[in-house]
Amino acid sequence: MEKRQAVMAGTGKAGRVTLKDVARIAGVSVKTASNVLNDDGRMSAKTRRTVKRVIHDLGYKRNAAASNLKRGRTRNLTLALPMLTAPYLAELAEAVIAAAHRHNYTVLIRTYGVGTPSDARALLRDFNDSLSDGLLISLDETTRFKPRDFSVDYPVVALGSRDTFGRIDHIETDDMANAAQAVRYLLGHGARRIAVIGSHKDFNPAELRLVSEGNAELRLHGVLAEADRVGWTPDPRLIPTTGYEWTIGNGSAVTSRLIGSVPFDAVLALNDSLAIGALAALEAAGLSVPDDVQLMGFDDIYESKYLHPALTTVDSQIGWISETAVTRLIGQIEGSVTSPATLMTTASVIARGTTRPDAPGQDD
Amino acid sequence: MEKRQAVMAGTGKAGRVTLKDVARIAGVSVKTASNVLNDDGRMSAKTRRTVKRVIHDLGYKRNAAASNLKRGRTRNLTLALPMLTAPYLAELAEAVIAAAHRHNYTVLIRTYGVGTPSDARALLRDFNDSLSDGLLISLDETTRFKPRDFSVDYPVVALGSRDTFGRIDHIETDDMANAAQAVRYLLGHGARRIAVIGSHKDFNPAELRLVSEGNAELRLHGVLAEADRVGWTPDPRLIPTTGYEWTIGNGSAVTSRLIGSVPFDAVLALNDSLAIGALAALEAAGLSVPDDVQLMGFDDIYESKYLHPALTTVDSQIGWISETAVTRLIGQIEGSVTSPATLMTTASVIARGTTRPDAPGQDD
DNA sequence: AGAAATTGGTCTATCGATGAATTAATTTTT
DNA sequence: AAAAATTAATTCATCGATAGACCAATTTCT
Repeated sequence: MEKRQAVMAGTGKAGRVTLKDVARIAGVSVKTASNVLNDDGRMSAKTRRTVKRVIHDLGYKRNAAASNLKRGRTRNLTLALPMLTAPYLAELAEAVIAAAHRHNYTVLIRTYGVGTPSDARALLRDFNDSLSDGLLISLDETTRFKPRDFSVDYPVVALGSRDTFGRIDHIETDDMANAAQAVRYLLGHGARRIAVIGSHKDFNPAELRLVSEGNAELRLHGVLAEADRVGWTPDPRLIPTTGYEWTIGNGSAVTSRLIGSVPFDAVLALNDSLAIGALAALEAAGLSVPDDVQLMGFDDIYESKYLHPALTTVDSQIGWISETAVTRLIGQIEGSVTSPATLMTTASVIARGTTRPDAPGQDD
Repeated sequence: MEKRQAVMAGTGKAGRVTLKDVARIAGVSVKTASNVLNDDGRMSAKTRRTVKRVIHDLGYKRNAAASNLKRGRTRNLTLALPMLTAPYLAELAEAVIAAAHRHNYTVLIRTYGVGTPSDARALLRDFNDSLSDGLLISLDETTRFKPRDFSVDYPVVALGSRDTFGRIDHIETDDMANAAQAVRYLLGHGARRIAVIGSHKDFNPAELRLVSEGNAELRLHGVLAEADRVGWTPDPRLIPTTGYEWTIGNGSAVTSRLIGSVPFDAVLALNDSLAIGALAALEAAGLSVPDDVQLMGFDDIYESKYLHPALTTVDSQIGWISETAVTRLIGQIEGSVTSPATLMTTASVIARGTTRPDAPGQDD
């Protein structure tokens, strides 16, 4: 009782209650108190009750630093992201937190920034696993990674459409396949002149067909690959260069420029923020979506389903990605995963209101 | 050398290099190695060089758990947020990270969810400061806090427009004053019939004038207080109930309903997401912003400045808030802050393209 | 030169919790 | 009832880094 008062009165962490205090007051050894705390070993019901009572009365909280040190494990995972302000990344973070929670792990989030030189490489190099048991890193689009960046000696799983040279576990969605699927979907729903927004460079077929990395590039590749396959030769004017940031504003700006300068009956936005902007620009121009122009995005961010009309988009598979990544990472930590693998998923189109309804008897 | 090979080959954290290894190979005591690591105590330049070399060669990384345990400090701060997917919160998180970085602290981010019963109270109760030295908590809008929720014995700073009963440090912007200012701004720029979107209940003057909490309530109060002051009696139809989530979609939905049902010449959205939706709805209806209708938001989220036209909004003061909160929290941790205080700031309007330019010779 | 001060570094105890080994107490078995 | 088995709780060492006391060697001062 008095003890408790003393603790409450203290400022900061001075005089924290330790297991030793608990043990003394409960009249047992420190180890017994520890056993009760961890539901470990054998003890009488009475002892358990007494110790639990004391723990509660004293407001005892386990010292994580000491526990982690002794155990060599933290049951924390670190999630590193380039930033938090991109909707996709914020949602990824929440999904990873939920997945980790299901496995009884806690997530520590870090951002590493997208500057040049990017901190991603430094992070991989300096990652210190004594605060957490492993690293889950979402690779940014701009850093130029080298194979040896991925030669690390701690549990790690990479996310994102970047090449990890087969050195570490890597979870990604098949951006190319998804983009191809999006194109097929639009074509299957009557689109004939599809504008693609979100490209970062001038459209140059030769150059763009090179294999490359990053969502922008891969999604564009997917579009072009599918175009090839169906024998459609894209009009360069329909693939305008878009501002580097995939924001609502840039989506509406590039769409406005498109309107009136070149005819099109569909817009495929390389992510949902761009699509939201495109939707605004189209409606502002008096074009009806999906009657005059169909619209499709990528990633299915939270906002998308609330738009009017709700946005047809490509599932980001965040649920699968986060669950798989977490499982895989924990596998490494707990020693059941062996050699690095790349796991890929293909997403499906989430049909909503910005594309035309399926024609009866038709499916895709 | 051989040591290093062994380490690289190991999986997981087995066989981590410790200071003891460094000391042995460098031919010094563990304490000397520690001194070099921390730039502490005195040592010859040669010793320093040798130890640093060994540290580098062996790829030694300090064990944070051990260090934290011994020091009783982590130089980490925990930032707890209800979620990450609200743009304002994501930006707040980034700003806090930056502020902490300036003070040489690292931030661990946690989300506590907005469920019922909310985890915010549990978090406050169970917060364990052995992973970090203090807690910075952004209070959600829905939890019903009681005074004793804030009787805690660790360093903590609260953020957000909620009552903390004067028990802990609390940083907030003056939502009422800001809203009043927004109204004044619109009136000063020619608006006469201002629609306010984002209210969560039917407009009922009597009820709304009660003192309450949360951004929605406070901002609405500010509007009404200012209305009172200038002798303007708001038309209830101009303060429609808006879907609970402050999303783009709800902003456009409520605005669309407004259009045609009641005349107005300005929209004051209680946050920027709503404003973005409103902008889309207005333009879709063929109304010009700001010529036909002026529009203003709250929070100045990242997207806002990229819209077309860019959104006039109220500064969220995230920079000030995060810097102040971090400073204050570190003050508690390092023992220089004494009694709990509430620090408030008033934001200013960021004039951009969705409101009319200042009339010459006029200012506000 | 001898005392005092400085420099460079070592030794020991310790942060708090937990695993392994061990002892003490009780129950079960034959 | 004695031996074997089980249960309950204790003692001891340890995770890795660091604070503080301490010692040895060198430099500085008068």
